Amino acid sequence: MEEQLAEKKKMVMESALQIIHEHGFHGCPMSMVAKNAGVAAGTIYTYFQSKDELINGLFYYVKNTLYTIALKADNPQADYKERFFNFWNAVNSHYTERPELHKFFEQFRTSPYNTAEKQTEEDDWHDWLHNFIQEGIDKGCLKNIGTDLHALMIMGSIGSLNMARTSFKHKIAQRHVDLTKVVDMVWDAIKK
Amino acid sequence: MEEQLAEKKKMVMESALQIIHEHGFHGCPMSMVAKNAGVAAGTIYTYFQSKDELINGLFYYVKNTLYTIALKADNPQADYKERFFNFWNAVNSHYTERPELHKFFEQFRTSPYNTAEKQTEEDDWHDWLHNFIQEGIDKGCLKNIGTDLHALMIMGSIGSLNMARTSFKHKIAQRHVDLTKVVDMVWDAIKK
DNA sequence: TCATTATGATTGAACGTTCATTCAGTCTTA
DNA sequence: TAAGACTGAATGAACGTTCAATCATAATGA
Repeated sequence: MEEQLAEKKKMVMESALQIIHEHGFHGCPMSMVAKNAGVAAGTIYTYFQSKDELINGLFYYVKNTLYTIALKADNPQADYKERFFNFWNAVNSHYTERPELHKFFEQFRTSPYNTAEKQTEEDDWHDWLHNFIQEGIDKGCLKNIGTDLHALMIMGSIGSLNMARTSFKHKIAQRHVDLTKVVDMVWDAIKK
Repeated sequence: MEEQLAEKKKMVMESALQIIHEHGFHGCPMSMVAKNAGVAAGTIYTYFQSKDELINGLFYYVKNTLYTIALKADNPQADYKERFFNFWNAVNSHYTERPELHKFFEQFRTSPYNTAEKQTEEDDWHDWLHNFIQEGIDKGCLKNIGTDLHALMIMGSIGSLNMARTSFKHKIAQRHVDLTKVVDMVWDAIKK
């Protein structure tokens, strides 16, 4: 029973992510989320107290997929540079395969949902990423400038790239831009 | 007379930018834009056919400020690396001084307003930036990988940084993150 | 110089639509 | 049979947009 509940909750969230991906934050009425998830409008309120709570739930949901992906991709025994490339490619592929997660994240970041408290909240994903970067600094592989700037560059580059990949689809196809070069550029930016 | 019209149009746009900055794309009703600009709701429709047109107008308005800034900051006689640092710092300062411009741009980029046609439109700002980068490639200062990836890294880094500056205000203050290092990192990423 | 008129900008209440949310009734499951 | 999940029409608030009425300014004529 409990699993079925979780299942339906997940369907509502995936439905919302899909609609936000297609129509943006604006064009995502609860009625459409419900229809797309195959439930009645009222049912959503069994799982989420309000639309705000749904949106915030999505934020944690997406962050958690990042954490899962990163954990799975990383082999702590490997060479650090290799680990970095693995990590970057894993997150990048994740966003490429599921652009709706990335689109949501971008929109959430720039929206008023993203309050000051939310930004300073530490969670599994945040902790993992900063520990990973700190390890690179400690091993002498990364510039010794604190983890925040590195995190900024790394996640920013993945974000920009995927933004470009979806937004500038035509343009990139036209000009044969080699997007695989981006990870090399980021490495040049952060390496010692 | 015509100047007065232009003046009022500008006030409406600045009012909208301010409200979008404070309350996001969502929390920006025309009634509030009007009140904030000191005009009646109906008056906005003398200058813009619809809210959509206002939002799109803001996009061109903001892009134009970037072009103006870049033109002013650049001295084509100077050393290329110096030119790049000047450019980067000028745009970065512009965003820092007028965070509402940056916030709007970010939200616009991720919104459905940002259609495929809009992205491939070439304009003064786009042309200037890509010519500037091409010059760096031709002079052997930048990696020879096409202008798009460079543009991505450069604008992405400025975007991420300003995002961080406003969003993570507390965090950055707490941890004494040295944001001036970001431009060095970008240079490492794009230089030959 | 001063009334008169014409032009068009400005106003803001009113309209119609959309949307989040509710809840009385129905269905499912244990 | 009881508990609680589910439904979807109804509700009310918020919002974009309209338009009849008002106001400001410039042009005209005496």
